[in-house]
Amino acid sequence: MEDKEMLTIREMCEAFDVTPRTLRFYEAKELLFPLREGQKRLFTRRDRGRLKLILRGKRFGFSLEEMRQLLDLYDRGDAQEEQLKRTYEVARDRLAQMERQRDELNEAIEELRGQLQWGADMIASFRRPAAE
Amino acid sequence: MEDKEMLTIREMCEAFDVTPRTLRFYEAKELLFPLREGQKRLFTRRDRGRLKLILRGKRFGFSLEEMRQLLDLYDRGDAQEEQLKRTYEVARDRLAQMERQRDELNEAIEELRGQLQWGADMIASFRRPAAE
DNA sequence: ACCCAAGTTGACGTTAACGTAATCCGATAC
DNA sequence: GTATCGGATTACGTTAACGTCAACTTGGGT
Repeated sequence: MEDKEMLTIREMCEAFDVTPRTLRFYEAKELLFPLREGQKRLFTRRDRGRLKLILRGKRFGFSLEEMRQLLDLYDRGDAQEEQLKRTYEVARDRLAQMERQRDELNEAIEELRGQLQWGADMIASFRRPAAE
Repeated sequence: MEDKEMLTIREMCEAFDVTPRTLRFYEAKELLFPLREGQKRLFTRRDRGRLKLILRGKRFGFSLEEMRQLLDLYDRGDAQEEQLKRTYEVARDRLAQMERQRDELNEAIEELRGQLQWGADMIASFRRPAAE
Protein backbone atom coordinates (compact mmCIF):
# COMPACT_ATOMS: atom_id res chain seq x y z
CA MET A 1 0.00 0.00 0.00
CA GLU A 2 1.92 2.97 -1.27
CA ASP A 3 -0.83 5.59 -1.34
CA LYS A 4 -4.36 4.79 -0.51
CA GLU A 5 -5.62 2.11 -2.79
CA MET A 6 -8.94 3.81 -3.26
CA LEU A 7 -9.92 7.45 -3.04
CA THR A 8 -13.28 8.97 -2.22
CA ILE A 9 -14.67 11.53 -4.57
CA ARG A 10 -13.55 14.34 -2.29
CA GLU A 11 -10.00 13.08 -2.04
CA MET A 12 -9.91 12.66 -5.76
CA CYS A 13 -11.09 16.22 -6.24
CA GLU A 14 -8.38 17.62 -4.03
CA ALA A 15 -5.73 15.48 -5.61
CA PHE A 16 -6.54 16.71 -9.09
CA ASP A 17 -8.23 20.01 -8.41
CA VAL A 18 -11.55 19.25 -10.01
CA THR A 19 -15.12 19.31 -8.71
CA PRO A 20 -17.25 16.29 -7.80
CA ARG A 21 -19.54 17.21 -10.63
CA THR A 22 -16.67 16.85 -13.03
CA LEU A 23 -15.82 13.35 -11.84
CA ARG A 24 -19.42 12.21 -12.02
CA PHE A 25 -19.65 13.77 -15.42
CA TYR A 26 -16.58 11.92 -16.60
CA GLU A 27 -18.01 8.69 -15.27
CA ALA A 28 -21.26 9.33 -17.13
CA LYS A 29 -19.20 9.90 -20.25
CA GLU A 30 -17.41 6.61 -19.61
CA LEU A 31 -14.03 8.15 -19.06
CA LEU A 32 -13.74 6.85 -15.51
CA PHE A 33 -15.07 3.69 -13.87
CA PRO A 34 -14.96 4.04 -10.10
CA LEU A 35 -15.98 1.04 -8.03
CA ARG A 36 -18.87 1.24 -5.61
CA GLU A 37 -18.89 0.63 -1.92
CA GLY A 38 -22.60 0.68 -1.38
CA GLN A 39 -23.52 3.94 -3.02
CA LYS A 40 -20.20 5.67 -2.78
CA ARG A 41 -17.73 5.86 -5.56
CA LEU A 42 -14.21 4.65 -4.97
CA PHE A 43 -11.62 5.75 -7.46
CA THR A 44 -8.91 3.22 -8.16
CA ARG A 45 -5.35 3.68 -9.21
CA ARG A 46 -6.51 3.07 -12.74
CA ASP A 47 -8.98 5.93 -12.51
CA ARG A 48 -6.21 8.17 -11.27
CA GLY A 49 -4.07 7.20 -14.20
CA ARG A 50 -6.86 7.86 -16.63
CA LEU A 51 -7.79 11.17 -15.09
CA LYS A 52 -4.19 12.29 -15.26
CA LEU A 53 -4.14 11.54 -18.95
CA ILE A 54 -7.51 13.16 -19.48
CA LEU A 55 -6.32 16.38 -17.91
CA ARG A 56 -3.12 16.26 -19.86
CA GLY A 57 -5.16 15.76 -23.00
CA LYS A 58 -7.27 18.77 -22.15
CA ARG A 59 -4.17 20.91 -21.90
CA PHE A 60 -3.37 19.73 -25.39
CA GLY A 61 -6.80 20.72 -26.51
CA PHE A 62 -8.24 17.24 -26.95
CA SER A 63 -11.96 17.00 -26.37
CA LEU A 64 -13.26 14.58 -23.80
CA GLU A 65 -14.65 12.48 -26.59
CA GLU A 66 -11.26 12.27 -28.25
CA MET A 67 -9.67 11.28 -24.98
CA ARG A 68 -12.31 8.64 -24.42
CA GLN A 69 -11.54 7.13 -27.77
CA LEU A 70 -7.84 7.12 -27.15
CA LEU A 71 -8.21 5.63 -23.70
CA ASP A 72 -10.69 3.04 -24.87
CA LEU A 73 -8.51 2.09 -27.75
CA TYR A 74 -5.59 1.23 -25.54
CA ASP A 75 -7.55 -0.10 -22.70
CA ARG A 76 -8.75 -3.19 -24.48
CA GLY A 77 -5.70 -5.17 -23.45
CA ASP A 78 -3.01 -5.73 -26.02
CA ALA A 79 -2.62 -2.60 -28.06
CA GLN A 80 -1.09 -3.64 -31.33
CA GLU A 81 1.26 -1.79 -33.62
CA GLU A 82 -1.51 -0.71 -35.93
CA GLN A 83 -3.49 0.94 -33.20
CA LEU A 84 -0.48 2.48 -31.55
CA LYS A 85 0.29 4.15 -34.82
CA ARG A 86 -3.21 5.53 -34.99
CA THR A 87 -2.91 7.16 -31.62
CA TYR A 88 0.34 8.64 -32.71
CA GLU A 89 -1.33 10.03 -35.80
CA VAL A 90 -4.20 11.51 -33.86
CA ALA A 91 -1.68 13.33 -31.72
CA ARG A 92 0.26 14.53 -34.75
CA ASP A 93 -2.92 15.75 -36.41
CA ARG A 94 -3.87 17.56 -33.27
CA LEU A 95 -0.48 19.22 -33.18
CA ALA A 96 -0.83 20.37 -36.76
CA GLN A 97 -4.28 21.68 -35.96
CA MET A 98 -2.96 23.64 -33.03
CA GLU A 99 -0.22 25.10 -35.15
CA ARG A 100 -2.72 26.25 -37.75
CA GLN A 101 -4.77 27.78 -35.00
CA ARG A 102 -1.75 29.58 -33.66
CA ASP A 103 -0.86 30.87 -37.09
CA GLU A 104 -4.35 32.22 -37.63
CA LEU A 105 -4.16 33.90 -34.28
CA ASN A 106 -0.85 35.42 -35.26
CA GLU A 107 -2.32 36.78 -38.45
CA ALA A 108 -5.20 38.37 -36.59
CA ILE A 109 -2.72 39.81 -34.11
CA GLU A 110 -0.62 41.31 -36.85
CA GLU A 111 -3.67 42.72 -38.55
CA LEU A 112 -4.91 44.28 -35.34
CA ARG A 113 -1.44 45.53 -34.52
CA GLY A 114 -1.38 47.16 -37.91
CA GLN A 115 -4.58 49.00 -37.16
CA LEU A 116 -3.23 50.17 -33.85
CA GLN A 117 -0.08 51.49 -35.50
CA TRP A 118 -2.19 53.96 -37.30
CA GLY A 119 -3.69 55.09 -34.06
CA ALA A 120 -6.26 57.63 -35.09
CA ASP A 121 -7.13 55.57 -38.11
CA MET A 122 -8.02 52.66 -35.94
CA ILE A 123 -10.31 54.84 -33.99
CA ALA A 124 -11.78 56.33 -37.10
CA SER A 125 -12.52 52.88 -38.42
CA PHE A 126 -14.86 52.42 -35.55
CA ARG A 127 -16.78 55.58 -36.19
CA ARG A 128 -19.87 55.55 -38.24
CA PRO A 129 -18.98 55.67 -41.91
CA ALA A 130 -19.09 59.34 -42.87
CA ALA A 131 -22.25 61.38 -42.62
CA GLU A 132 -25.71 60.73 -43.86
CA MET B 1 -26.10 57.20 -56.29
CA GLU B 2 -22.83 55.40 -56.47
CA ASP B 3 -23.95 51.88 -55.71
CA LYS B 4 -27.46 51.06 -54.88
CA GLU B 5 -28.60 53.14 -52.01
CA MET B 6 -30.38 50.27 -50.37
CA LEU B 7 -29.79 46.54 -50.56
CA THR B 8 -32.25 43.71 -50.04
CA ILE B 9 -31.33 41.02 -47.60
CA ARG B 10 -30.27 38.76 -50.44
CA GLU B 11 -28.00 41.32 -52.01
CA MET B 12 -26.51 42.05 -48.65
CA CYS B 13 -25.81 38.36 -48.12
CA GLU B 14 -23.99 38.05 -51.39
CA ALA B 15 -22.03 41.22 -50.85
CA PHE B 16 -20.71 40.05 -47.48
CA ASP B 17 -21.01 36.29 -47.75
CA VAL B 18 -23.33 35.77 -44.82
CA THR B 19 -26.75 34.13 -44.50
CA PRO B 20 -30.08 35.89 -44.11
CA ARG B 21 -30.36 34.35 -40.69
CA THR B 22 -27.17 36.09 -39.71
CA LEU B 23 -28.42 39.51 -40.78
CA ARG B 24 -31.74 39.07 -39.00
CA PHE B 25 -29.84 37.87 -35.99
CA TYR B 26 -27.62 40.93 -36.03
CA GLU B 27 -30.65 43.11 -36.28
CA ALA B 28 -32.23 41.36 -33.31
CA LYS B 29 -29.01 41.98 -31.41
CA GLU B 30 -29.19 45.63 -32.41
CA LEU B 31 -26.04 45.60 -34.46
CA LEU B 32 -27.85 46.57 -37.64
CA PHE B 33 -30.89 48.75 -38.22
CA PRO B 34 -32.27 48.13 -41.70
CA LEU B 35 -35.19 50.27 -42.82
CA ARG B 36 -38.47 48.70 -43.81
CA GLU B 37 -40.28 48.94 -47.05
CA GLY B 38 -43.52 47.37 -45.97
CA GLN B 39 -42.24 44.17 -44.43
CA LYS B 40 -38.98 43.91 -46.27
CA ARG B 41 -35.68 44.95 -44.83
CA LEU B 42 -33.59 47.45 -46.70
CA PHE B 43 -29.98 47.76 -45.68
CA THR B 44 -28.52 51.20 -45.92
CA ARG B 45 -25.00 52.34 -46.49
CA ARG B 46 -24.69 52.74 -42.79
CA ASP B 47 -25.64 49.12 -42.25
CA ARG B 48 -23.00 48.11 -44.76
CA GLY B 49 -20.42 50.12 -42.91
CA ARG B 50 -21.38 48.60 -39.62
CA LEU B 51 -21.44 45.08 -40.97
CA LYS B 52 -18.00 45.54 -42.43
CA LEU B 53 -16.70 46.58 -39.04
CA ILE B 54 -18.55 43.77 -37.33
CA LEU B 55 -16.95 41.19 -39.57
CA ARG B 56 -13.57 42.77 -39.13
CA GLY B 57 -14.09 42.66 -35.40
CA LYS B 58 -14.93 39.00 -35.60
CA ARG B 59 -11.64 38.31 -37.30
CA PHE B 60 -10.01 40.01 -34.37
CA GLY B 61 -11.92 37.81 -32.00
CA PHE B 62 -14.31 40.43 -30.68
CA SER B 63 -17.66 39.06 -29.64
CA LEU B 64 -20.80 40.52 -31.16
CA GLU B 65 -21.60 42.10 -27.85
CA GLU B 66 -18.24 43.81 -27.74
CA MET B 67 -18.71 45.10 -31.25
CA ARG B 68 -22.17 46.36 -30.40
CA GLN B 69 -20.75 48.34 -27.54
CA LEU B 70 -17.99 49.80 -29.65
CA LEU B 71 -20.35 50.71 -32.46
CA ASP B 72 -22.92 52.16 -30.10
CA LEU B 73 -20.32 54.19 -28.34
CA TYR B 74 -19.25 55.96 -31.48
CA ASP B 75 -22.58 56.09 -33.07
CA ARG B 76 -24.02 58.60 -30.67
CA GLY B 77 -22.87 61.52 -32.70
CA ASP B 78 -19.79 63.38 -31.59
CA ALA B 79 -17.35 60.91 -30.18
CA GLN B 80 -15.11 62.78 -27.78
CA GLU B 81 -11.49 62.29 -26.94
CA GLU B 82 -12.25 60.42 -23.78
CA GLN B 83 -14.36 57.84 -25.55
CA LEU B 84 -12.02 57.51 -28.45
CA LYS B 85 -9.31 56.62 -26.00
CA ARG B 86 -11.51 53.97 -24.48
CA THR B 87 -12.07 52.27 -27.79
CA TYR B 88 -8.38 52.34 -28.34
CA GLU B 89 -7.84 50.70 -24.98
CA VAL B 90 -10.40 48.01 -25.62
CA ALA B 91 -8.55 47.16 -28.80
CA ARG B 92 -5.19 47.15 -27.03
CA ASP B 93 -6.55 44.91 -24.28
CA ARG B 94 -7.93 42.58 -26.87
CA LEU B 95 -4.55 42.44 -28.54
CA ALA B 96 -2.83 41.59 -25.29
CA GLN B 97 -5.44 38.93 -24.67
CA MET B 98 -4.83 37.39 -28.05
CA GLU B 99 -1.13 37.38 -27.45
CA ARG B 100 -1.57 35.57 -24.17
CA GLN B 101 -3.78 33.07 -25.90
CA ARG B 102 -1.20 32.54 -28.58
CA ASP B 103 1.51 32.04 -25.99
CA GLU B 104 -0.53 29.45 -24.16
CA LEU B 105 -1.14 27.69 -27.40
CA ASN B 106 2.56 27.73 -28.07
CA GLU B 107 3.28 26.18 -24.70
CA ALA B 108 0.79 23.42 -25.33
CA ILE B 109 2.31 22.86 -28.72
CA GLU B 110 5.80 22.61 -27.30
CA GLU B 111 4.62 20.26 -24.61
CA LEU B 112 2.88 18.05 -27.12
CA ARG B 113 5.82 18.23 -29.47
CA GLY B 114 7.99 17.08 -26.61
CA GLN B 115 5.80 14.06 -26.10
CA LEU B 116 5.94 13.24 -29.76
CA GLN B 117 9.72 13.47 -29.77
CA TRP B 118 9.78 10.53 -27.49
CA GLY B 119 7.65 8.60 -29.92
CA ALA B 120 7.05 5.34 -28.14
CA ASP B 121 6.84 7.15 -24.85
CA MET B 122 4.00 9.26 -26.11
CA ILE B 123 2.19 6.14 -27.05
CA ALA B 124 2.97 4.51 -23.75
CA SER B 125 1.57 7.49 -21.92
CA PHE B 126 -1.77 6.70 -23.44
CA ARG B 127 -1.79 3.05 -22.37
CA ARG B 128 -3.41 2.04 -19.17
CA PRO B 129 -1.04 2.75 -16.28
CA ALA B 130 0.94 -0.44 -15.74
CA ALA B 131 -0.80 -3.66 -14.75
CA GLU B 132 -3.40 -4.36 -12.13
C1' DA C 1 -33.11 9.49 19.01
C1' DC C 2 -31.17 13.25 16.42
C1' DC C 3 -28.25 15.78 13.58
C1' DC C 4 -24.68 16.81 10.34
C1' DA C 5 -21.50 16.07 6.68
C1' DA C 6 -20.67 13.64 2.67
C1' DG C 7 -22.47 11.38 -0.96
C1' DT C 8 -26.08 10.14 -4.48
C1' DT C 9 -29.31 10.82 -8.56
C1' DG C 10 -31.92 13.76 -11.71
C1' DA C 11 -32.86 17.46 -14.12
C1' DC C 12 -32.68 21.93 -15.77
C1' DG C 13 -29.51 26.15 -16.70
C1' DT C 14 -25.60 28.39 -19.04
C1' DT C 15 -23.06 30.62 -23.34
C1' DA C 16 -22.46 32.04 -28.52
C1' DA C 17 -23.91 32.45 -32.81
C1' DC C 18 -26.42 31.11 -35.59
C1' DG C 19 -29.01 26.50 -38.20
C1' DT C 20 -33.23 24.59 -39.33
C1' DA C 21 -37.71 23.88 -39.91
C1' DA C 22 -42.77 25.27 -40.13
C1' DT C 23 -45.92 28.49 -41.37
C1' DC C 24 -47.46 32.73 -43.41
C1' DC C 25 -47.72 36.97 -46.55
C1' DG C 26 -47.57 39.75 -50.59
C1' DA C 27 -46.24 40.56 -55.19
C1' DT C 28 -45.22 39.02 -59.61
C1' DA C 29 -45.43 35.58 -63.74
C1' DC C 30 -48.27 33.04 -66.60
C1' DG D 1 -56.68 32.16 -60.74
C1' DT D 2 -52.63 30.05 -59.16
C1' DA D 3 -48.04 28.59 -58.61
C1' DT D 4 -43.99 30.43 -57.18
C1' DC D 5 -40.59 33.61 -55.42
C1' DG D 6 -38.47 36.35 -51.88
C1' DG D 7 -38.96 37.42 -47.60
C1' DA D 8 -40.95 37.49 -42.74
C1' DT D 9 -41.84 35.50 -38.10
C1' DT D 10 -41.56 32.15 -34.42
C1' DA D 11 -39.50 28.99 -32.04
C1' DC D 12 -36.89 24.99 -31.04
C1' DG D 13 -32.14 22.63 -31.96
C1' DT D 14 -27.08 22.55 -31.68
C1' DT D 15 -22.31 21.97 -28.97
C1' DA D 16 -19.17 21.34 -24.70
C1' DA D 17 -18.42 20.83 -20.27
C1' DC D 18 -19.84 21.28 -16.60
C1' DG D 19 -22.78 24.56 -12.67
C1' DT D 20 -26.50 24.63 -9.74
C1' DC D 21 -30.23 23.35 -7.42
C1' DA D 22 -33.54 19.87 -5.14
C1' DA D 23 -34.48 16.02 -2.64
C1' DC D 24 -32.66 11.73 -0.61
C1' DT D 25 -29.88 8.37 1.88
C1' DT D 26 -26.30 6.79 4.85
C1' DG D 27 -22.89 6.45 8.38
C1' DG D 28 -21.06 8.31 12.39
C1' DG D 29 -20.92 11.11 16.50
C1' DT D 30 -23.12 12.64 20.82
